[in-house]
Amino acid sequence: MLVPMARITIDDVAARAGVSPTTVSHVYSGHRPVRDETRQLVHQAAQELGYRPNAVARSLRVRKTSTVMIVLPDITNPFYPVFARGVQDALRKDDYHVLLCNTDSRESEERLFLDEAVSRRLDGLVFMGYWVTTDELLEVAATGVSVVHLGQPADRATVDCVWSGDQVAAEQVTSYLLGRYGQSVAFIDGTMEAAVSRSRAAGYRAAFASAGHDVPAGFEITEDFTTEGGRRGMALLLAGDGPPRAVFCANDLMAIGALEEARRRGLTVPGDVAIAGYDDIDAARLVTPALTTVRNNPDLLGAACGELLLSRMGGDTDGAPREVLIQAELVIRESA
Amino acid sequence: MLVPMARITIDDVAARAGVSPTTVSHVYSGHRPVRDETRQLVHQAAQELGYRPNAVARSLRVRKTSTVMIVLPDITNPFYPVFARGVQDALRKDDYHVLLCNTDSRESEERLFLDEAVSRRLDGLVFMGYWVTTDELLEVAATGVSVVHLGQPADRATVDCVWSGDQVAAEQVTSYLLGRYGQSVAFIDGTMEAAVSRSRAAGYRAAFASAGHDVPAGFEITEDFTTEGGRRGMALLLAGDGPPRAVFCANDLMAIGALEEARRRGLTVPGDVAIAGYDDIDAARLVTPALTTVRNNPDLLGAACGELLLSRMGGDTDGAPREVLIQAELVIRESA
DNA sequence: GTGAAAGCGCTAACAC
DNA sequence: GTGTTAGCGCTTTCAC
Repeated sequence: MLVPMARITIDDVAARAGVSPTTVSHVYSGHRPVRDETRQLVHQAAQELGYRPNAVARSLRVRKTSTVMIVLPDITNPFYPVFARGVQDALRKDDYHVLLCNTDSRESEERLFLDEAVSRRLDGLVFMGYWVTTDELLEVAATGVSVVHLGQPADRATVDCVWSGDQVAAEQVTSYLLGRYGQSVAFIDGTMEAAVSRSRAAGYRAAFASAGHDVPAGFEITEDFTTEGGRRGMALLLAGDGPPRAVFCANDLMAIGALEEARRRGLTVPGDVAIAGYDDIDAARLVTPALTTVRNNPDLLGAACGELLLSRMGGDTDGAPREVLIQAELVIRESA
Repeated sequence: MLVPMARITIDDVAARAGVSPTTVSHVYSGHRPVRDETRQLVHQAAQELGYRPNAVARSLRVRKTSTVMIVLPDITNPFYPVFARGVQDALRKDDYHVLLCNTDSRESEERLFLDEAVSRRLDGLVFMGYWVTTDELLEVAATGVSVVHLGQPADRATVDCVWSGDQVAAEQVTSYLLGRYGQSVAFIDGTMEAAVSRSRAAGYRAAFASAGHDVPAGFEITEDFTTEGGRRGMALLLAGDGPPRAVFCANDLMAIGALEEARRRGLTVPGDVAIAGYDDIDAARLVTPALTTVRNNPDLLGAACGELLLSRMGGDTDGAPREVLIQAELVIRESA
């Protein structure tokens, strides 16, 4: 490594170029005309000194960081990277920088990042989490950061949100399974703290209700939103004395885990057990049999969040909260 | 939305609590003892005013952002999220925040993020890219940010790096394929700008050399590091009049694409064509047939980067550049 | 077209 | 145990 570098400030550049700091500033910002000759001088001085403008100082002064944070529960779930990229692409047109933050679905981390966002005075926040309430999001919005929530609208208006109609989609899947495999349809849900879990569960139950059946006892299970969770859930279901004919999993990762577990036990899918997932991540097409699932359009969801954020950060700070619905829909493949 | 909030500063809190700003500062930092009673007063005042410390101002003052950036080429490649999490976990013990940045493998984005890192005065940077040279990394290190490079060591010492011995591993795979399927082994490489590509190609050739064979004409192909790239590469190889008996792909995504393409054409794997990948992402186990590949230990690589960074940021700023090798190794499954 | 000077919100000597 | 004060590096009135 080199010696800790000399700290070159705008004053150093100004001195070397024989102009005032003001002028150097304007050379960089373009906020007012500078004579060409002067501009050259400044650039040369900056070059020679190896000047790098300090964005921290700038942010402090202008009260703007040009940065937005995306908070996500699990970056190793392929759904989220695609979503994040959607946000990022939408934001690229203006000159925002985006920070990706991974909570690992932990409550403490969710709050930590929210805190971060406000203390760092970020311009925007796209949030998806399991623990934080919309009221808390509203609080961070109140500090001045624009926030968009990936999740269903709260009962009363709070922050902008984009969602994908989980309950409707879950009901659609369940009805499909019910129609095809009879009443023996189980559901492996994710963390019950997650609003999405509750919605998907509600959809599952609604399908039974509208088919005029009761949900069989022991057919609703709660596990992690991971491959491992799906595996465990499937093991549990299979251990019962009336194992299900079909299983709906709250996301694809779980469905893939369930699939592996079923195969491990020598069951054929969908011959012995049918399996359906949720999200339509890339891997859903790749596993064998290809997964019947719900297309959750992470790219569109991300883009929508990005757009919403842009308009808020662009100054439309006091319109009523907006809701964008990008309805998820059933994709039938081989596993069910 | 609410009205743009009143900006509460440390002075406001101090005034309300009837103490000096210094004291408020120390209540938060714990850098010097504060009487219990005073502390209560301050906390209460802060609470009542809704005070949120401004991290930007703090960073400017203390010349430290407690933030590190991880720059990655493609966050939708499952290898990287796992890597990122490895870094993050290593960093969590100290109180660093991490920013994930996705270049989409674009040269301009790589440079943009490096610039960002220095202008934002980040404390650390973990970089993996295809275009930026180690010299450029050295330059950013010179500005004071600690940098760790995920990639092979340069010929002369520059910045800390961790790598996984791509050439050796690639040679191992190729030798395995050569031994099992004869000389008809092709290679679909990724972007040639990437150092990893060159190393894996070198390994491929080395295996032929040490087996005493020449690489068959037209058997070395360059494509994107994506599923789509693999698909195209496979199509190209299969279109030739002497299609390969086995194909080694520069990463798993490509291998999965190649697999799909082969199957689409009614070929069996490994019966008609054997396929091997590189990285051992989760999906490698999930596809059918399960992928023979190279375990690239993203978690360990990430952890190693995190550790290196921590020690540099902790003040060990002038030891010689270090290299950590976490050797990747062949994993034989069903596809080859 | 250019400069002087004030201040963004915080911390850390240096005082007491 | 607490306060005064001088900046951190930049932008931006206001003046010329």
